[in-house]
Amino acid sequence: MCGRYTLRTPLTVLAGQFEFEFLDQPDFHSQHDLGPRFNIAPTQDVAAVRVVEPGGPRQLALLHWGLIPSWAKDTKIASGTINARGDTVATKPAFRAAFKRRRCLILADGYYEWLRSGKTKLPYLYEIKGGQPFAMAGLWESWHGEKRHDSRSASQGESESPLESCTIITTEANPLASQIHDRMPVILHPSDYRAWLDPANQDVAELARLITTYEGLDLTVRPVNTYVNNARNQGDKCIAPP
DNA sequence: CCAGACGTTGTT
DNA sequence: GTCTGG
DNA sequence: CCAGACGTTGTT
DNA sequence: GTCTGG
Repeated sequence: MCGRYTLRTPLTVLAGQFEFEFLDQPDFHSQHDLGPRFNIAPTQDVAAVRVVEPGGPRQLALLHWGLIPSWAKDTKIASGTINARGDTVATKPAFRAAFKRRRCLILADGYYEWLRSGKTKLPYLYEIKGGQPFAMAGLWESWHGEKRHDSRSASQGESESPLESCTIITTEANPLASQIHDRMPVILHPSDYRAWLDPANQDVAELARLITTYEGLDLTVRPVNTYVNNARNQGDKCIAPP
């Protein structure tokens, strides 16, 4: 599956590779920490590319990792919706609405799996050979509920902005990935980005085909010697540099 | 009819 | 063991 | 996903 | 919101 990953590539490089709108405004950088991230974890805001309106531009968005369906009464469900199974995502109540019209690319350049042997757990980093960033197939949602976890009391009846969240779709691990775990994130082929992102694309059969592991995906894996500490206490600077 | 779930993975 | 926070 | 907490009362 | 279980 995919419960931790990296994004070390600068935003300007990502903008070129994934062809999304990005104006290098100082405001944007000061509002969001978009520096190198070695240990992206669920509940954090993650970088995604989406097309909101049919025919519209590809836009960068920062989405809460852990999808909260529009009908959720609170955000508790998010811990179980950091991933969505590719074989059932079109029909599961929590995901099917997003699957129809709100697909996105989750930007990454590596993801971790932990190899367990007895009591010890060791992190391994999967990357695409060459180290270039890749796009994981994702869905996003907008939630207008009120029982937020980060209750910053809005007091005056001010309408809070909706909480935008996302999930990463998983599929069966390919031979390399299955050395450590049974499932892996869906990594999209660049030629499939357009069809995946188009909100008007309702061809369920085609969408299902896009999220099967593509032939020729050239992954590498290596142990990471420095322990991957919890992001909350150690920040992102805890992975051995490449 | 209403009440309650709605999700994932891995491990024993 | 299980829940929460990141 | 992992890491870390997990409890109380009263006193400074 | 919508489906399932009782």
